[in-house]
Amino acid sequence: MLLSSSCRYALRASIYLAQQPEGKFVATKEMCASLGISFHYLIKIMQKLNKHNLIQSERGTKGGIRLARAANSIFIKDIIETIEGESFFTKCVLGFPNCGAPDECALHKEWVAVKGNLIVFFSETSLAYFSDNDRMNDMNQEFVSALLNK
Amino acid sequence: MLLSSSCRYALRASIYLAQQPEGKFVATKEMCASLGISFHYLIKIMQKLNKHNLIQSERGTKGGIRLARAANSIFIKDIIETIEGESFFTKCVLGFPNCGAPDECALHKEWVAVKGNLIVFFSETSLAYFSDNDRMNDMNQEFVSALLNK
DNA sequence: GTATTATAAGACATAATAGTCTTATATCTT
DNA sequence: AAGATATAAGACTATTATGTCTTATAATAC
Repeated sequence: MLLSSSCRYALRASIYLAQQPEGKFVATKEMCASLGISFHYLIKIMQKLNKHNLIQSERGTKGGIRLARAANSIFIKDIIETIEGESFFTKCVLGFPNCGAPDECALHKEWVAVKGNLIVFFSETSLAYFSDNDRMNDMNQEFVSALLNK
Repeated sequence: MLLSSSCRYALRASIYLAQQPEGKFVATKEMCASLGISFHYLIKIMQKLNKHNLIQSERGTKGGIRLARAANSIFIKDIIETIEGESFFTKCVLGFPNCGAPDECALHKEWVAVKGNLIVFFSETSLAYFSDNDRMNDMNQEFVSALLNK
């Protein structure tokens, strides 16, 4: 799969946060229940996003997590790089450690072109895109019931 | 990383085979030495390709492996699907099991467009593309020395 | 037939990822 | 101040991916 499950969880959670009232702290437990993701696992993932200043958290009864800034200034690419690592978008598709200069792998040129589309999509799509429609919510309904068949 | 290391090995080996004289059986050991990949590991991967009729193998002193048919009729996509699984190109980018119909995930529409480029590239690029240039060989030189720093 | 050389198959070991659980700490409520 | 509630941090377990090793089997050479 293109993205690790940690990364997919991070994306789903971030999109969920973008759909909440701006600035509101959401309890992670609530969010997990709604997304069907294990609480203890997701909270660890969110801590990574926290350290990279993509989300903020607060303890205590009124605590929770929220986006660190406006949804339109957080991009899918930010989330992915935080979880998958900086080199996610630059690695050689065949895994050669020194691919690029002076030598490049057999797929290099063609792969760079395709990867361009990937990068454009991920770096131009912000979380704000998801805060004004309900597609994610529909899908979550679907997902929770699908989980039972797993 | 986009492709698992098993899959990258499979691709590199297939490209290597495409660069050999057509129909000639190549000893896997030789190939592994040349590519810097563990023999026992790669042979297991090649067995998968064998079962999917992408390569042929023969035992004995004159044995080895070779492409099962002309390099221009074996596509990168064939290799990837064999190793990563059929659903590699159809899975939801956020991991929702039922994404598509009737509901789709928040990234679905946009992801399908990007994925289109990926699929076109992988399904139009055959192994024959690599049998008439020496870029792969250059890279292999580079790689073997790079392995030592690993 | 016997030795040699190659792949086939599967057991085994290691590392990375995914997921769970427990304890600590900060914040709010009363 | 004390209890409740939420995240923080890290130990622990499970699963999967990766890699190694041993034994079996087939084909060739002699």
